[in-house]
Amino acid sequence: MVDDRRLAVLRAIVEDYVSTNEPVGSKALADRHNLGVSPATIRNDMAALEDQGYIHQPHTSAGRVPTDKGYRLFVDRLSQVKPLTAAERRAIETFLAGAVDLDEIVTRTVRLLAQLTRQVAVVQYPSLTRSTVRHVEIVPLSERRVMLVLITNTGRVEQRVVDLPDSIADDRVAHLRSVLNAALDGCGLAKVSDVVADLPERLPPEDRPAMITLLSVILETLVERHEEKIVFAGAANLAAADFSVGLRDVLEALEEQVVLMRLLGETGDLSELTVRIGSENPYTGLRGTSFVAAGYGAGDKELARLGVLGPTRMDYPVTMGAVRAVARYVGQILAGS
Amino acid sequence: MVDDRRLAVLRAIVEDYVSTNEPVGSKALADRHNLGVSPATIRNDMAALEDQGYIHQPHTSAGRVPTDKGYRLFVDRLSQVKPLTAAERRAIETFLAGAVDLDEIVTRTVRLLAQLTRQVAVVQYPSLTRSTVRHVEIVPLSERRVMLVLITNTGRVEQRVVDLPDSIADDRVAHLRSVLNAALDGCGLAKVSDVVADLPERLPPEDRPAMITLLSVILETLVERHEEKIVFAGAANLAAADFSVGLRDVLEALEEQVVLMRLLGETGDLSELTVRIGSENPYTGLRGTSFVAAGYGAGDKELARLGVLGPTRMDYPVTMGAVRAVARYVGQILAGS
DNA sequence: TGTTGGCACTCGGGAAGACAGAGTGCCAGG
DNA sequence: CCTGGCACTCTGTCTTCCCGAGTGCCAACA
Repeated sequence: MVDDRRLAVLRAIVEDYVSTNEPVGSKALADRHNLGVSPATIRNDMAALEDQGYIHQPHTSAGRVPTDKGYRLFVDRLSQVKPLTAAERRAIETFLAGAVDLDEIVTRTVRLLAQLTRQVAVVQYPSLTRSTVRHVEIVPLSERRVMLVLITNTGRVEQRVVDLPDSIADDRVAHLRSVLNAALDGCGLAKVSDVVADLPERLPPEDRPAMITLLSVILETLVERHEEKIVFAGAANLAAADFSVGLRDVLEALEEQVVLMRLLGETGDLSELTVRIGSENPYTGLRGTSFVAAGYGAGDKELARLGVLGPTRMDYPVTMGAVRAVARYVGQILAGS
Repeated sequence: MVDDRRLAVLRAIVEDYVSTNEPVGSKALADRHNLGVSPATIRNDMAALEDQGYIHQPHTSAGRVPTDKGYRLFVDRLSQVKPLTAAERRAIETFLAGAVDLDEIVTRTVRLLAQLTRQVAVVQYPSLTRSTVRHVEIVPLSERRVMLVLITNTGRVEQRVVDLPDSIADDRVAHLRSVLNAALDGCGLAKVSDVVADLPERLPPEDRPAMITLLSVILETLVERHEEKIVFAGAANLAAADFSVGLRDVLEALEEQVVLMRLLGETGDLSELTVRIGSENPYTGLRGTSFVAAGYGAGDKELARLGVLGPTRMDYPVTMGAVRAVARYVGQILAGS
């Protein structure tokens, strides 16, 4: 009983603090939530909660503020994800449906998520690791230079300019292209590795160096660049939330690909909502912020992740609901196209 | 003489204010610049400059601050673009040289410019309007769906998923592709329009609807998306410059493609440095900021623009030097690849 | 006519002090 | 174990005050 009430008090503190952004005192709690006990009792509970490290008072005579640990408990045990309203769902659908290519899907998604949560949204481009080769195109640029365009089954297009070891005639390029396409069509990453070992041996010697170069670039593209591209939107929302301290750091982190990748990458299960709160973040500039992430993919394949970055005192249930919903819709769109 | 001295005073005011960020008074001016006259004389000049609207005093007993009009005069007549140091030039070269494709060139450019100026950099992707078609690729996705990939001579790759009016067999797709490539290779925008009118008539009737659809998409891609993509970097620098008021507005503007396009687009001569100061900006949120832009291109063709956004009290000579230098280097890189 | 030193005046911004209010901890009683 | 009461603490705000930078004007001077 006592424990239950204490948790209820913690929940009430989190909710009030999130909505008012001011330390919350025992009297206000008793007024706004019908906990059925007096302020004095609540004070005792608060003292206990503070001992356990869930809340904290900025000054001797101020109200209490949740700690990271407090938010963690709230997220894990005291709240449940809040589904979007029907209107919001419709808005998502219509907004995402109009996208014509992968770039636009990602762009729209990140904006949508930012607008929906009024925070900063982060979206990672779908990974290539699990995608397969749909088509390879080789376009001669000059004697020893070609542009390699790789089209995957997820609709992603990767392009690279490749310098060849020898000059090469156009008809040989055409031949290499057809050989490549025959060999690679439908291949996933693993299979491509096999082809790399195999294919050159079956070619006439004069074509081998060029083919080896091309294949190594393809492999490199599939492997190394698979999670490289991350975009964000909604930075303006940061200024609105009175961050006071640290805005600069947050903006810096957002422009640092490495930090973003760690933020999205170092999470546990791809298919779950992941919440990282304040000091749990892998980067000091992001103390004071929380990150809510989810994986998304076409069908049951996880392709990449997306998430929302906001102040630790964000509305977790709502944010989590939005992230989950958007991740699902993007998955549907990707599967459908 | 008098006029000359007044202009010198204005220049001194701008320089001091830019470096100290505090209203500058007559005594400080007399101390720091050897104008050869006493503070009292300077006061008279300042009064005159204020009458003419070049400077302004925040409060009755404060120093003077340049107005937008004052900065304008400074930029037009009192300053000259400051070239980069040799070290900076080398840094640019090595940093840009490593880029492997257009995406990376643009990404690196925008970061470079942001870092160099410690402000926000904005770069527009090279326009398609003046580029020519290098290659068209059509990849069947399903019976009535193909992916259209358009490769231009500037190395840009545009992709679109296209729904065809009828289902179409793979060999007919291959045929259409070769016809298209034969007809479009090397075509600029103008020529493509001709082809659109011409080509379908020379085909067997059953191929016409598909070809018409494809051509219209190609045209649309070349025309409508030509200046769509704009990226920025260095938002963190905004937080450092104590913008106090308006940071939010600026961030919002930066995320609004339309505003960015107007900022880059509505400038005069493509080949010149353009400076837009404070209220000269086409968007209210950008009062308080100035924008320094330049066109860049491969060889003598202007492809797009780039620029730097910062507080009105920026160091114009240095910023202009950096923008001009980066624009030139990017042009070289584009021409070389 | 243009320049200079002198002088009284103005006003913003920081320091110091006073005050109200919210919130706490503790204690004794139910 | 809960509750009301009470003394205490501290922050944020408001007011007041004062300093100093800077001005405009004036009379004198070259």
